Amino acid sequence: MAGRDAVKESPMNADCPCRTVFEHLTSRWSLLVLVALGDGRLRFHALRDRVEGVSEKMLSQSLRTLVRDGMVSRHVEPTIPPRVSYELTPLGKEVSMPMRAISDWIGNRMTDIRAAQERFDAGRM
Amino acid sequence: MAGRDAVKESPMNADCPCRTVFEHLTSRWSLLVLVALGDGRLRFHALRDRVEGVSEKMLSQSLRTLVRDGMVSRHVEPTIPPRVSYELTPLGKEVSMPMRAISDWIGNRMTDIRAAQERFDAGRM
DNA sequence: CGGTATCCCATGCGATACTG
DNA sequence: CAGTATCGCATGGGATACCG
Repeated sequence: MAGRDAVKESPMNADCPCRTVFEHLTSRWSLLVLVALGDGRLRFHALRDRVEGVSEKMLSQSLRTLVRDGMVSRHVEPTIPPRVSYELTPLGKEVSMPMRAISDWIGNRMTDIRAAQERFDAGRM
Repeated sequence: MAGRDAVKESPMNADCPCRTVFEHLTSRWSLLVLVALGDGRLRFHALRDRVEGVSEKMLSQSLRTLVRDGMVSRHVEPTIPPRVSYELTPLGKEVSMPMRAISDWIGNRMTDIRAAQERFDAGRM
């Protein structure tokens, strides 16, 4: 039943809401943030230090999107100065696993990748 | 031994070559291309049709980077007109798996993500 | 068919300064 | 400490046209 719309929800489809979420999750810093949070709850500056090179602006922006998408929860202790920490939600924990797999995989395969690049560049010039 | 440089190779490090590769693999279209190629060898236009919304320019550019990094192999049949197809290398097959996991996961979890977004937007306005 | 070259604009993102 | 606001530019990337 249901006739058409047998097309599965997939980021492959340009106008599927999935595509938007996909772009959030794979945007420049989000993936690294999710991997970093895989080790547990972190405060803003600690997170910024782990994800080397991220500006506070982009970190803040990425976090807001991730919170909105339900991947990360935000905890504020109303002290002075305030302490704010971020943590993966159950949903976030699920995605962070394949993401960490990618991150680790690159680290482990860098030798092969380097070799491929050199082979390519040699043939090219 | 080896003193410092106990720091593992990781995309978390801003100046690690890993970071560059990480950015290649997670750039806007590359991840979708790798997932699309997970189903097997595809020709240029077939690939473009699967990855909805990608321009030929960006597809071509992404593919060149992926070939250089050793993730994809390029096959040319010197007929007229030429037939060019792309295929995952063993290396590419390895990364494409966690990538497909992410892609599929988003499709499966869209309901929960939608709900989170609505909760967030409700509290916000 | 499978690209590359050129043009050009949107926006991602960094730098800096300021706030509760 | 944990951000937001503003500015400004680099560059990602789309549109179009052309080539082997």
